[in-house]
Amino acid sequence: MAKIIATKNGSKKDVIIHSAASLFKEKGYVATSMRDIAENIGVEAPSLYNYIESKKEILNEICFKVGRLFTAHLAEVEASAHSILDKMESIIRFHISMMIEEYENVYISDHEWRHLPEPFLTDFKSRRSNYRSRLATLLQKGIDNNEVNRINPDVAVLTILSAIGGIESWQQSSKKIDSKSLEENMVKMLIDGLRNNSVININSANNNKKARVH
Amino acid sequence: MAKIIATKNGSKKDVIIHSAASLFKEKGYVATSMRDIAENIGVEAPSLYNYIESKKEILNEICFKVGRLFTAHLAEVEASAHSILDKMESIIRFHISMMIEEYENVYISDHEWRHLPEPFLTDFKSRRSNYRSRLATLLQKGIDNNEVNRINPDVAVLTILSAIGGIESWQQSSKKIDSKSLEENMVKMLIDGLRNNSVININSANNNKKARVH
DNA sequence: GAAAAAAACTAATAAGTGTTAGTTTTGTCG
DNA sequence: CGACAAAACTAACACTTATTAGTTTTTTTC
Repeated sequence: MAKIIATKNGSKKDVIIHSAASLFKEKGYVATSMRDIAENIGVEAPSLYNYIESKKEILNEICFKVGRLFTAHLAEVEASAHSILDKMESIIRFHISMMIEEYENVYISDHEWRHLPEPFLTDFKSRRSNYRSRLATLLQKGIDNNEVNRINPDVAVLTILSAIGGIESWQQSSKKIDSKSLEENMVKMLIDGLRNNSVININSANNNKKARVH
Repeated sequence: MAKIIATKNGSKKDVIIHSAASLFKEKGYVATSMRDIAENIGVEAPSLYNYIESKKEILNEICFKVGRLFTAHLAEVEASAHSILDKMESIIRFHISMMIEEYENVYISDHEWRHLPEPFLTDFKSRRSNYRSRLATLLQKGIDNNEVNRINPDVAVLTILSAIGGIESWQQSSKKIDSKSLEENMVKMLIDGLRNNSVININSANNNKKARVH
């Protein structure tokens, strides 16, 4: 008779969710059975129901926990006094670090939210849409004050979020780059894709570090 | 007794695969049953087996068909005589147009390949890895001749492919931008993220269209 | 229209699903 | 040690899964 063992940083419920997350990430939500999760812990499937309501509840907890973290960070950034590009950089860095530190949960939230049960599915989609709109609004402000290149802000948001979301395929790659270097390269590429190089920008704090040879 | 009807552009097997693709895209491979696919056509599930071997065969056909298209295009580009940035732009445009015109298949290939049966899974992963390596090699050449910004080419490949892969979440978005404009904006942002702005580049064909105020 | 082939059907299989009920073991506290 | 609660277990449920076998219907061919 094995046991579910709570740790300092988590209740027994957390242990189950963490074990499930690892499998959801690897095989997908639908392809992971309650028996798989239980076996991964070293216990029989019905024992899990002493701590959780249902399989769907696990997915809920994962997706909404991730959502809350992103929303909280965005609110902070919105309230700050930095330039638009600095705000965007902060958001991009936060996304990348989340992808590295919490990558199982973020991956699941990104890829398995379809399987959320109603009414949580509708709620999740609306929150996600709201998050993206707020990012697009931020970019639009940057375009208006000539900090940001003239691109469609919705496309830019889509591009940035997707690019970062792809980091998951990195983890399992053979040639592993260290995460700091991954972050710096990605930030550089994405911010350079946003930055307006065509005019001298008198509105924004000039933190353009690139050397220019004229 | 309904029938599976072959069309001009496809055998009955193609009809099944197309119908399956639509469901795989919507609900995922595992969550889609043979009965779902059959019902979508208007037929009973066992009838499908007159044309296909198994459910897994459908996934195989989809993933490898997409893979062949990308590989073929890459080979063409590699053999051409354009600058590195032009080659990259061609590849990016091809990916975007594939995502728009064949988006169900591309999406499935991107998201459901995990469920390929062996030995196809191993084969698929190795082909994908090879494809990415060749893109990284291309970018490295661009860095060496100062066409491309000094970024880690593996990270750049990851960023570009992921960014484009995210177009799927576009299709179901409410504010739909037309696909030509989506393509132009995305190309602009990604190529600007690659282009080396820091030195005058005497090696590459100068097709940098941006106005510079010095 | 009869014979042959193609393509649909129904029925059934064995395996796997999330989950519940009821029971036994384990750990805790006096 | 004895009592009580917590947490594990086994057995079973109703359902769904991909797939096979065998049969009937439809289409094609002469």
